[in-house]
Amino acid sequence: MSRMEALLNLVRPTQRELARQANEEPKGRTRMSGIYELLRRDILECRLKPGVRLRFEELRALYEIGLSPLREALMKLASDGLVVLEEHKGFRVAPVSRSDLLDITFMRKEFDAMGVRLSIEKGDDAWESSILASLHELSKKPKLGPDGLVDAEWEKRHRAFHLTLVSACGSPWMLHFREQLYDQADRYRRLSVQYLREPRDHLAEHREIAEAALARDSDAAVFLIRRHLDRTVQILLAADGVLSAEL
Amino acid sequence: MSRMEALLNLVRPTQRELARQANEEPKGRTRMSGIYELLRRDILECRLKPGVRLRFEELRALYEIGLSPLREALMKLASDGLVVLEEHKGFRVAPVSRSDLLDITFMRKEFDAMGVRLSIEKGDDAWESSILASLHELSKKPKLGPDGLVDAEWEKRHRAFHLTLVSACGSPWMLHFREQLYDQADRYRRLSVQYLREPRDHLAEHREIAEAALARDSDAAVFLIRRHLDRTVQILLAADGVLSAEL
DNA sequence: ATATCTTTTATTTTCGAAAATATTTGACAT
DNA sequence: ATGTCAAATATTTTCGAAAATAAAAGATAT
Repeated sequence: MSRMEALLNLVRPTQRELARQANEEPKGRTRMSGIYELLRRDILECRLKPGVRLRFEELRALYEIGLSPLREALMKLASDGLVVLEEHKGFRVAPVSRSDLLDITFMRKEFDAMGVRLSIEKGDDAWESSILASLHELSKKPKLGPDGLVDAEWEKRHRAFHLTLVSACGSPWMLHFREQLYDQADRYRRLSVQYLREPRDHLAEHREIAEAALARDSDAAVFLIRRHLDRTVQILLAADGVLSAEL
Repeated sequence: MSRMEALLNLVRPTQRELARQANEEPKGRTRMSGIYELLRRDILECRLKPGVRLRFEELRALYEIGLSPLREALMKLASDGLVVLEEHKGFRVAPVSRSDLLDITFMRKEFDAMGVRLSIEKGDDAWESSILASLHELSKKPKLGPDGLVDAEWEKRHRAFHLTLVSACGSPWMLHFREQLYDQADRYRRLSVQYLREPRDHLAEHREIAEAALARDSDAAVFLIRRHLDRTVQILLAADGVLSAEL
């Protein structure tokens, strides 16, 4: 095979790939990864409520899937800390607690602070422009949809913006841990503030953070990010009776 | 040598024999968690070498276990970052690289520094005494066994000592992430320094760290811990051709 | 010879039944 | 009523076979 043909083969999808794209399969390729994504979403969005027991017969009927991929997906979710497994007793959706939320927030602040510091130190022009780009996309989407719920697309862009801020840190492990905690925090957020109207100017906060990062002002960026996360957790604690009541 | 024997260059006792050896097997232990521990150990101790393909037929014969618990255990190990899964192509032992080792070390320093700072701030008398206790136990065991290999019991006590230092930090998530990285680092350690004679006074280093922690001198403790971890990684990089060669 | 298309083989993934374990129910005695 | 033990039920866990997919080998045509 000539070099040019080899290149073309890389660029041009094979017939099989085209066929696969045509067929509907937007989820994972195996049943296991498909059900994993589905369960993860349902847990993060609190359709599966904290503490709820996950019986195999129910899940099997609900998601129309066999036992093997189901167990494997739940195992992975257990490693993510989204479900808990008690041996011979089965899986449950991970419980929530005020102390857990505080711990998650504490670690998120540490990760995001460390991440943005390193990114400011190491980030190049591409990093700077990606901040501008993700801030722009975020600003173009209103937070609340027509139904008063937080817009799904906004959440996606919000996640992307905060990831961009730390994306030049150079530590894959940090980004991995950070993402795990972002998921955890997401669940708490959706647990209590589905309909809550916050007296808060998100866009201004995000713009401030982006400006500090672009100005390479580490201390300011860290301060603003920490305050951003603190405000969120304060609102959650104030809004949710269960979380604020617990000692 | 058969393919199966090649996978592990050690004859390993069967599941049944292991159960007999361990006088007390915790009741209600599943086959999945048993095989998980076994695989984890074999990976951490590099009997299953980095990058090796893990075929189900081989594993099934080697560990005398069915497919379901095996897949679940591998799934969990994948979440731990000890194996990688390529869908429809199977599992492999996670590869190693110089950059990964450096990232792991970087994050471990951050975690241990943060952890000991918090522990010094929050730790009570029980924490102080547990430091003394674990240091004492560590000092009573020589690092190298009669065969010149690092003693397994020493490794256990070494792990326990470093855990104790950060155990009063009050953040379960931090301890969780930290442990994951300790495992990862363990694998790199065993990859290259099985027989290496280090010109290094471990006991003195550990005593220094303990003293700084007990004196509630955060800066000193953090400095000593970082130096401790830096020294280890330097030795690993110097010892292992593969790791030091890679760009 | 090279590329493309089948056929064959190797391996992973999934399913449903069987085994193992926990939980509930019911009988019996105090 | 209450506690204990055995049987019955519910649920999880494990197994091996079947289906699905990828990789390798063979065949055909340009």
